[in-house]
Amino acid sequence: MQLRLTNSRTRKKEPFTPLDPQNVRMYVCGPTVYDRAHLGNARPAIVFDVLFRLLRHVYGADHVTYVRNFTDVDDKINARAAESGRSIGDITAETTRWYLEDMAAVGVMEPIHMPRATAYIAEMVAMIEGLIAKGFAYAKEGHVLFRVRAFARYGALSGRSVDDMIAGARVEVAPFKEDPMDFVLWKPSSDDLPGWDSPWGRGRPGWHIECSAMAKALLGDVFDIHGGGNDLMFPHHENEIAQSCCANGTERMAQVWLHNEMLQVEGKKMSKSLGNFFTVRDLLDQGIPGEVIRFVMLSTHYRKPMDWTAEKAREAEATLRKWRAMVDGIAAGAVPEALVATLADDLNTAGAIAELHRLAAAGEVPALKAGAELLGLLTEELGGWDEVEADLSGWADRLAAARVAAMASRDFSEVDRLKAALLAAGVEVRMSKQGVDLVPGACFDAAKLEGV
RNA sequence: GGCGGGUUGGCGGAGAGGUUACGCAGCGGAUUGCAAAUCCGUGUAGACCGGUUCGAUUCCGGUACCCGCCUCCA
Repeated sequence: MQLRLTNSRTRKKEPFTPLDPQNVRMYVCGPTVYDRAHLGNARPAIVFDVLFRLLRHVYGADHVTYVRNFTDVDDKINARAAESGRSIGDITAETTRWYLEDMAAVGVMEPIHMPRATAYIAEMVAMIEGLIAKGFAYAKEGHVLFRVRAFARYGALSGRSVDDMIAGARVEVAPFKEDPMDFVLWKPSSDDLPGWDSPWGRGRPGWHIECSAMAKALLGDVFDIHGGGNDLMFPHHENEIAQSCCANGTERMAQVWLHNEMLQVEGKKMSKSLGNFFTVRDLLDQGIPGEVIRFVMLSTHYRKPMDWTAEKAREAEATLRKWRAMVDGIAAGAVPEALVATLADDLNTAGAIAELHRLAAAGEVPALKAGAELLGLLTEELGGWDEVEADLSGWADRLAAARVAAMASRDFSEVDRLKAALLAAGVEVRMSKQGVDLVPGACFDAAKLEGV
């Protein structure tokens, strides 16, 4: 199966050929652990999880190395610690655990490696020393800065030129910078901030160097795929490329750069000021199953803005409920080739879901289950939410008896009364010649049946 | 100002230079005491203006509008 991916580096959809098919290597920028993951954080996690699953399917489960980091040194974390009085270690440990729990709840598999930045300080220092030695960086006043003018290709990924950006004039000008565009590799820490000893004094790394150091340590100087949200393209990924290529003396850092588009909520950017900001955990606590969140995320192609709406969640839940009932107790068959082919075409998850609809309509249940599982849907881990614990046999008998009586008397008022009460309590009422079938729905509320 | 993405039927949302996307909703029918569920049928949409072509919603150019990034952000 030939994968095709839209490479941000070339801005084209092109065939994907791994450097080493025995070890396909992917790095995705993970979260800065200072707070609960919001819904937008879940998008790349889910998108690249599907890619991870697809790569495993195509190249073999043991032939894919997926790295997603945790950034546990950052000024946002420091600020959170200062304002809450808690230790940095507490905050990052707790937030890391939350992230893993929340991502698991939406069906995201754990990557092979999940490095924490603070475990790679020595590698970062070594990389920075190398950059200085080669003339790509300079130390000044306890800072080390990357000399952007020394790297001719700077800006190539995001399509910017250094001169244009300076003309935009929104860059931080600092006295220790040779050039306004130079960015920080290392900065000094005061005693109250986390810091590590280095050739430039006690300090901490800049934002971008961690990814370069961890990617090199775990995946090598050049690897296959580097992913993340498209807001990271500049400056984060641009700076990663500059650091890695200059330090490693390579033409490229990654063969393919993939960027997912942003998430919106009811047509607007998710923001605290608009009051439409929420976390994955908020949705889960509202009773929206993680599988529904995942389905909605995958129903829009990753390169398009994804709009989260309550209506989509409702539709997704109905679809998943139907499919889960179909595949219940049935073993997955072979993964349908048509679905793999759709997914292989630049991760067309929306097209793959359409293929699932086709399989469901055709009654090809084992294929439906296998295909859904490749997308991380209809899995055992994400199941359970559709099963409502309720014994309604008493109600069914009562309704059936009333119905038999009504058939004779032609007075259906009691039947209609019972049916209305059951419907109001969230029960689906199915009456046929064979009898009465009651199916408790998602919002079943036994309390509403009391006294009927 | 610079860079990038988008505009498809009531809504969501794909693919493909010419033949039904698909889902939801709606409508018609079967079924039902009435419903629900299910099944069958039903929709000729692609911002605007040009160009290429026998033929474009699909390729090219332009216009308009929307969105994101350029500052921490996934």
